[in-house]
Amino acid sequence: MSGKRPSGRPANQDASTALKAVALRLVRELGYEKVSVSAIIEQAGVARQTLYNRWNTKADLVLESVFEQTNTYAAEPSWDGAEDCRTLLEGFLTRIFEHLRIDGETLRALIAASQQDAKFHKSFHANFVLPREEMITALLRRAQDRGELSAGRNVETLSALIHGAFWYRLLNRGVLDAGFAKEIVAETFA
Amino acid sequence: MSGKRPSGRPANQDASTALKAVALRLVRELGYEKVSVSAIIEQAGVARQTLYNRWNTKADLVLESVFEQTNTYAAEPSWDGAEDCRTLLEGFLTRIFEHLRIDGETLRALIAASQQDAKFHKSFHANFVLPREEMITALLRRAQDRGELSAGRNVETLSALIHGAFWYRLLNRGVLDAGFAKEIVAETFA
DNA sequence: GCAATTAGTGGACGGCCGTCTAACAATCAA
DNA sequence: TTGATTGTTAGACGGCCGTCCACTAATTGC
Repeated sequence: MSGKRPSGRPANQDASTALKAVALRLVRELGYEKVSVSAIIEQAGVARQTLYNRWNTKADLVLESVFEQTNTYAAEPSWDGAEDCRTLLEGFLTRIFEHLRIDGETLRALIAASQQDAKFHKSFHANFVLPREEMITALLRRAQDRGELSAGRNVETLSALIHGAFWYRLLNRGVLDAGFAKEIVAETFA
Repeated sequence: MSGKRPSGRPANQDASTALKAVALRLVRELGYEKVSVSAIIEQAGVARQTLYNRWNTKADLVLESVFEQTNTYAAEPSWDGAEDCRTLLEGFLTRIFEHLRIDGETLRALIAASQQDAKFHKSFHANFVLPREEMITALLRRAQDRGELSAGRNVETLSALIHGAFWYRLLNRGVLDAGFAKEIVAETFA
């Protein structure tokens, strides 16, 4: 794979980076809904088609711009530590909630967009939803292995409950803070 | 209150009912996204402004049309029975999931719309989200009173977990069936 | 009967989205 | 040098949304 440089004019990488930078800035400044594609391309100094050459829709562009750096926030909990799984889970959730104080509004908008565009839903699910879901199920499984969580519990269902609580609060503008993280953990391991 | 008939031409009730009927039919036939306001007013034989006289947006109209009858589905669990709360909760969730096989797609679209329109979010939350949330918290509190659920559990958090699981599956096109209802109950009362 | 008031009609409007077209630009291969 | 191929540009396009306007229609109070 790769190596093979396709003939034809090469894509202008600067255009992509400019578009992502402008999108990121505008979305954080004005909020996702208030940012139009026209504004983005205008400020990036690029033609409309250039944007659509790389992304299918505004949502795809914003997903890539804003959540390139998200992986930093939701990094795998440091696995090796001697910490118990309750602490790991609480830390994991707390870090996600912290990031949402910055990009929560954008994430809400992207979840909405993913309901209206089947293609985008797929990539959103693959790039954003599934990775987090797997981190939590893995963490819960580990808790079972270590005997911190009863082996009889259904890990998939627990994972849906935990993620769901977070989505539910996010989409209903509820409070997402360290306290809520603590409560989720408490109820999960109750 | 009322009695006082305001002067001026009275609103044509037939127009409202026609609009709701057409909206309901079209949304179930084609799906929310594919139904345009223009199509609705055309088939209802009504001017554009007439629709906007009564509803702020397509979402408001559809919410009213489709979920007038929802209350039937999500009726308060029959409180008096000798049944235990686990059974009540499972029945309640199962009935909701059954209804979603009909209107789940529409509900997804409305949740999305509520993220994009602050006004609509308010009425959606008041008319649809909160009532269900209160039914579940009431049910859980009752379970605590009866000793079926440990008094130490946090009912609000549990409620967020339960509703969340359902939203999460709905928004991610997961399976929502009687089995999932049973699993939720099992994990809640674990 | 005559205002005043409120509702309904048809159409125009501005703004947005994502697609498309036609011309020009940059690269590779022969 | 000449094609073939792909990217970029500017702008037009059709479709949608929710607002607005001028006009007509139905009702109340005087």
